Amino acid sequence: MPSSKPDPVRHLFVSPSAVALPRWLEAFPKASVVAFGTAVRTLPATALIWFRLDEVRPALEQLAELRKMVGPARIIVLANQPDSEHALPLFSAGIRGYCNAHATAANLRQVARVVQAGGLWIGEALMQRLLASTQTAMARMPATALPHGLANPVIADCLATLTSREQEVARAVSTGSSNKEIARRLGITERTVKAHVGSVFQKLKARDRLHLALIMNGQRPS
Amino acid sequence: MPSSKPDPVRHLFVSPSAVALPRWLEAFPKASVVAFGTAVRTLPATALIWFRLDEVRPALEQLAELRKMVGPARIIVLANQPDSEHALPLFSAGIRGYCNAHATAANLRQVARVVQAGGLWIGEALMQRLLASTQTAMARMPATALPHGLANPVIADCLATLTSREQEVARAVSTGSSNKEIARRLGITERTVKAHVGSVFQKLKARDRLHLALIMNGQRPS
DNA sequence: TTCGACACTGTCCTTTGGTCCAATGGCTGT
DNA sequence: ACAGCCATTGGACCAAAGGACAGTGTCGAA
Repeated sequence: MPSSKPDPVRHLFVSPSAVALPRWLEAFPKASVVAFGTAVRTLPATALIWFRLDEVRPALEQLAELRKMVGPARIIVLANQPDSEHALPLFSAGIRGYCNAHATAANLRQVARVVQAGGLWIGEALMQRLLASTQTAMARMPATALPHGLANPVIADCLATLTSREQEVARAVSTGSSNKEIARRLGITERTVKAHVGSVFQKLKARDRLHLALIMNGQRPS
Repeated sequence: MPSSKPDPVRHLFVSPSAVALPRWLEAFPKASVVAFGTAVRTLPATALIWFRLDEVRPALEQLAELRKMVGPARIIVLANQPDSEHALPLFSAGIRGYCNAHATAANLRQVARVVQAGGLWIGEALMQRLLASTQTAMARMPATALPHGLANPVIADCLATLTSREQEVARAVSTGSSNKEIARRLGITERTVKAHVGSVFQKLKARDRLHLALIMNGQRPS
């Protein structure tokens, strides 16, 4: 668990025109601004990318391009006219936030806080829509109760149920390390690694280390 | 920013049994705990309600009841066995967070930070799944069926050097199948599967099947 | 103090994975 | 006809993985 350390979050504005809206700069005076397509040196995964879409090109295409440039950094999309239908596929494509390009500086800072803390910012419009659908969902709820017994196989919330040591080895396994390598790195016996690995398998219902890797990476083992 | 401001956020635990899990209390020592169904005076919209579901009742039904009690306060659902399919309708019903009931205190505090800032906490599993869905979908489909615009160049390059049979087994390996399973599915000997797998390893410079899976899923083996 | 969770180690064993050594038949282009 | 690639299979061999026993020591909660 990362303790609350000083916050060196890097902000990067990417827009087709290389100009930032005044409110961006007001919110993050020390941020950099680059034009879309400009080469960027690799960014830490903790960086925040504020991406203003080019309205005329397919959003997913732009996103794929951007992703190649910025690596694992978190992307927040700024849309001129937020649209729920538009936003959903973007989240599927991995963005962490979606908000109005004309948001106030205070709003933008709030979005940054949320995404930085590991959350998703789904935008005012989409949020409203989710909240609004409450009534309709509730209206037809009593009759059509959730399918309880025949629910799909559970994807456990991985890390939370593991001890810290187990998390360590689980991560190592999921990135392709062998038991022997893990043992050497952690300064313990290969036998102990096997013990942890076995325990992780049980808790996450993984059949072998490859399945574990798939689970840890958010995929469904076949 | 360690933010020395006091925390005026009200936390309220609601569970069927009126007992809080130890880690809740560890995370929020000053919080209140009540049994589901207990009358609660109206709460400010900024309050956080941690709601542990009763596993035997329809979730949406419980949620509707809870909503009547707590008013506009933000609700976070704690699930014993988080399940993406299960979670989505809950978000449609207005909850602001969904996470594992066995999460650590640090995790719970992070969730609180995000929701408090106005964000959604969708849980590790669901988040992973969203982030991975695009990439995974592409990695799993046959090379011939890749959509024109969005093909992952890395994967495409890799697959190009493989024969069609090799691609078949490579995909199967990458989704967690064992040699035996692949053999059965393809109607060939396990020995033959090994031959193909070995050939794939050479071509893609993979050390073992787990590395192959990482490569095929667009990740960097450590 | 007892109990349980955790980290750690051991031995024995089976299964799986992976790499050598081959070989055979089909198919294609020269 | 011949060379070359592909799919297929066999046997042997060894390393890695994983399960099934068992055991030690620490630490904190009850």
